[in-house]
Amino acid sequence: MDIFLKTIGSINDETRIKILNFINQNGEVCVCDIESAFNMIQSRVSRHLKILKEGGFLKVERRGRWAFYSIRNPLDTFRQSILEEIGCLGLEVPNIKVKCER
Amino acid sequence: MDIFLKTIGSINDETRIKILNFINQNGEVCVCDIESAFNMIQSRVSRHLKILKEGGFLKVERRGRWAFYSIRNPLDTFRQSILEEIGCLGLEVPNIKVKCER
DNA sequence: TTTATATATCGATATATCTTGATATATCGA
DNA sequence: TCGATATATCAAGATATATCGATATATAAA
Repeated sequence: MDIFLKTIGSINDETRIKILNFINQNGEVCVCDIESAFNMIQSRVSRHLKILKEGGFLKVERRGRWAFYSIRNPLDTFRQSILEEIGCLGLEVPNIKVKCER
Repeated sequence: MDIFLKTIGSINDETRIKILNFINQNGEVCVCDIESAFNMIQSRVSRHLKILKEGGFLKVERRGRWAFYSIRNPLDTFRQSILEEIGCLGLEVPNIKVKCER
């Protein structure tokens, strides 16, 4: 129950749905990619990524100064079905505007 | 997005997950069935049923004094997969103790 | 028509969550 | 080592949601 609730809670937010969809479309991204693509402040992005990670959707890999987030792989069928459902919402996916100096 | 969020929001609560699972296992139930099975006050049950209905999981049919809630049929595959996932959580399903005089 | 039953809704309070701005940590380059 | 960059976390205020108790509505029975 706790895991299920954490999973559901992690997608119970418009911002996180957009971020999750963005990562699902773009593959691996760093925090500042999201920061600039959505024009959100860094602490906000970081917080939402953490929640999505704890919800079991994302993994993070740290390389140098950067934290690269991507869809966890393999992903169980339930979370896959959620991603698919989100993919069908017709959300606008902003372009990546590289801001950081990697 | 709004419909998706409403759907997700409706299951983002332990009480509603239990109620939804209860209805999924028992079929059609009235408000007081849930009231007595879970030992919850009526206003609380009524409120959660409304949210689950607006989340697209339940339908209600009024007959006489009673409101009978059941899983909406047909149910889209996404909500079906949610029900199935909830069914796998191993939740305890309390017995129906008929309390009302129908 | 009066009373009892079943359900829905409202108001107040408590709890949880989101946002921003400030600060902490960690890495890289000068 | 020092400063700049990338990310994480914390504190405070704002907003949303859950709970209970009270009340409203609607039906059926007396």
